[in-house]
Amino acid sequence: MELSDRKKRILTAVVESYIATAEPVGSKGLAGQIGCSSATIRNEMSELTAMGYLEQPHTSAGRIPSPAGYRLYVNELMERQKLSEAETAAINDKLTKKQQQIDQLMSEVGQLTSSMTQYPAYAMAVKPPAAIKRFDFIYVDANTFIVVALLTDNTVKNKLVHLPFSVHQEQVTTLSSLFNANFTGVTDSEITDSLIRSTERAAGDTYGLVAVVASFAMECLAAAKAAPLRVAGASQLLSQPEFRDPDKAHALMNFISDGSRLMSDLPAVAPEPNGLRVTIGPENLAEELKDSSVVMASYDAGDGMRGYIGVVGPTRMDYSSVAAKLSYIAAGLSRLLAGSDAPAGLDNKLVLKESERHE
Amino acid sequence: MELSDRKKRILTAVVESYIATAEPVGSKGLAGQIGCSSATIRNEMSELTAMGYLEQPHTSAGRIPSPAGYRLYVNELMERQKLSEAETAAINDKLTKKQQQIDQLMSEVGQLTSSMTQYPAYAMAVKPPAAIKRFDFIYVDANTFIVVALLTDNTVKNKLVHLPFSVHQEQVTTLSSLFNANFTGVTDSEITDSLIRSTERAAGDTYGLVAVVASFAMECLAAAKAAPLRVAGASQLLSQPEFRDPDKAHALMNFISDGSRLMSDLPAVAPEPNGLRVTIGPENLAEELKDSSVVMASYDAGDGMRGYIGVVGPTRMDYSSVAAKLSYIAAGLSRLLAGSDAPAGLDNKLVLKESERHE
DNA sequence: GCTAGCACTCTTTTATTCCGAGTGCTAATT
DNA sequence: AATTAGCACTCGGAATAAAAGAGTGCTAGC
Repeated sequence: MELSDRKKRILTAVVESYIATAEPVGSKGLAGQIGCSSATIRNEMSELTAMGYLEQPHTSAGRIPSPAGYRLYVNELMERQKLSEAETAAINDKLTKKQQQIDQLMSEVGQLTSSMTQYPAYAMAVKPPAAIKRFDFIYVDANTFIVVALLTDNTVKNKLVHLPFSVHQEQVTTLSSLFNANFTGVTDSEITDSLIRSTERAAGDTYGLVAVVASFAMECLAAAKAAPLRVAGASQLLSQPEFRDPDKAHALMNFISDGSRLMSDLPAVAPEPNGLRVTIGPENLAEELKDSSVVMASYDAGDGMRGYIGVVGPTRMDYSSVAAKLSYIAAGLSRLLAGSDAPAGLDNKLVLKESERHE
Repeated sequence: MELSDRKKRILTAVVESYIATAEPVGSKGLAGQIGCSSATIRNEMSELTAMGYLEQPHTSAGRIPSPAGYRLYVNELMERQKLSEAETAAINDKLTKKQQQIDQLMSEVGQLTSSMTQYPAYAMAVKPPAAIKRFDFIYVDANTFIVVALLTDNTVKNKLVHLPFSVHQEQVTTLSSLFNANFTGVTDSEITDSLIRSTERAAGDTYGLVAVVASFAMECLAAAKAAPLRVAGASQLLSQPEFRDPDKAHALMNFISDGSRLMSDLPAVAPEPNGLRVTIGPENLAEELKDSSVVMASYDAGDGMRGYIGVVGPTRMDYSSVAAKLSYIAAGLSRLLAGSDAPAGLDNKLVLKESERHE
C-alpha cells in the first residue's frame, strides 16, 4: 500500500530528526515543519505506527523509526546527498597517495572511510585464485639465493633462501627451469604431494631444494588468496549515544575487531559490483549486529579482484551521508586500481575532477 | 626510609586486593590476612597514607594504592610470577608459526599479547637505517621488467615495472650495472638529486628509466625505516571498571588507536634491550595516559633490529602477571628472530622447551 | 604496642514525590 | 471528511528525602 505524500514527509522528518538528535520525535516539533497542527500529526503518526514504520519507546514519549521505517527511508525517501567540495578534496587527496602493498592500502582506506563517516569502518579485498606465472632465481652467494615469483595477479613475491650447505650457480639455474616447467599456472589446490615428488625425481642434485621452493610457492598462493581485512576507528562507536552502555559497546566492538567473525558475516551483505548495500538492524545475520546497521560498497580492484568497504553504526545511522561518502570512495578506488590499464602495484594516480564528483 | 615488614605486607595486600577487585580496601578485610586486629591495620594504613603510598577516595572508604604505592609494589614487593603450563604452551604455539612479513608478525604478536594479558597491547619494531646491498633486474617482456632489491637487513623488496614503451634485454642489463654501481650501500638520506642526475648522465639510452628505479630504491629504504606499529585488543579496555565511563574510555581508546600519538610517547618508556619497563599513571608523559599504566618489554629482532611489545591498562593493572607474560613473549621473540643464525625472513621455528620456561 | 568499643562521616541505595513531554480521545470548526 | 483545539491521562526521569552500611579516627583499657 502506497503512503500518502504527507505520511512520507512525516516519516522522513521523524527519521531525520531522530538521526540527528537520537531523541524520540514528538508531534509538536513536527507541526511546524509539516505545516499542519500537532493533532493531525498525531493521527498520522498513529497510523504510521500501526503500519509498522514507527515505534513508541513508551506511551508518553515521541516516536522513533522502526527497522521497516528506516528501510523505507533508505529505499525511497532519502535524498541522495552530494559531498561538499572540502570532502571530495579530502578523499581525493588521500587516494592520490601511491600504495604498494594491498595490505597497507586496506589500512589506509579503512582509516579514510572511518574518519570521513565518523563510524567504525572496514576495508577488505577478495582475490580470485592466483597462480604463478614465472619463477626467477637470483644467485647471491654460495649459501644464498633469492626466489622471485610473478603471480597471475601481477604481484611479485620473493624469498631469501639461506642454506646450511653450498650450491652452485648451475644448480640454481636447474631449479629455475624445473619450477618454470612444473609449477607455473598451477593454483593453490593443485600443488599436491605427487607434483612435488615428481619434481623432486626430475631434480637431480638439486633434490633437496625442491621442497623449500615448493613451500614458498604454496605460501605465495595462500597469501594471494587470503583476503586482508582491516578495521579502523572502532572507538568511534563510543561517541554514539546508543553505546554509552559499556557492555553494549564492548560486545559490538569485540565483534567488529574480530576479523574472522566479521568476515564470515559480511558475504551476506556484499553488494553487487560497484553497488551499495544497506542492512538495517535485524536484517543482519550476526546476533551482535541486530541493533546496528551496516553500509557496504564494493569497488573493482582490477585483475578480477573485488574490494569492499563498509561502515558499522547504530540503526540510527546517517544513511544518506554515509552512502554518499562510501560511493565516492569506492568509485575513487575503482578508478585508482582498475581505471588505468597499468597493472596493480604501479604508481597510478587518481585525480577525480570536480565534474566527475559522485552525485 | 625503610618500611617495617608489616607495613610492606599490608601495602602488598592492599595493592593486590585492589588489583583483583577494583574496590577500596578496608581494614577489616585485611585483619585476617595480616594477623592482627583491624584497629592496628587502621593505624598502619593511616601511616602509609601519610607516607604517600596509599590514598583515600573519601573519608569513609577504604584505601587504594597511590602511584607511589604501585611503584614500590612493582619495584620491591611484587612476586615474580611463573606462567602456567597452559599459558606457555599457548604462547609457544602461536610463536611457532612462521611469518614472512614483519608487518604481519607485529599484528600477530600484538594480538597474542593482548589475548594473553587481557589488556590492549601494541607491538612495534625499530629498524636501523638500511641500505641496498644489490639490485637484480628480471626481464619479463618488451614492456615489463621486475626490479629486486636485497637490503642490508636481508629483506628483499621488488617491483613490477610496466612501461608504455618497449625496452631491450640489454637495456635492462645496463640498468642493473648502473644501479649496482651507484645505488648500493647508500642509505635513505644519501639518495640526493645530484646522485640521480649523475646516474642519469651515465645512463645512455636507459636515461628515462633511472628515475623510476631510483624512486623504487627510495621507497624501499623509506619502508625499511618506517617502524610498523600494531595495536590489538583495544576493546579490552571496556571490560575494565575504570572505563565504564564512556568518555574516559573514548579518550584513551582514541589515543591508543592513533599510532602516531602512541609512537611519539613510547620512546620515553622504552626499556633497555631485553628489559622490561613499567610506567605508572603520572609517570607517563602523555596527558591521556596519566591515569593509566604501560608495561613494555623489548626483544632482539636480529640484524640490529629492536622490537617492543607493550600493554596499556589502568594503573590498577595486574603488573605481576603482565610482566611475566610480556617477558616470556619477548624472550620467545628474541629467540625466534635472533636466536638462530639464519637471516630474518626464513622459516625459523621456535620451540621453547619446558626447561627454558621463563621464571 | 595492641585491641575493643563507639561516635562520626560520607557514599550508596532505596523510596517517594513531582514535573512535564507527549499521547489519545472528543467535540468543535472549516 | 478532514483538520484543529482542548483536556484528561500516562509514564519516565529528575529531584528530594530518608535509610543503610562501610569504614574511619579516637579514646580507653589490656
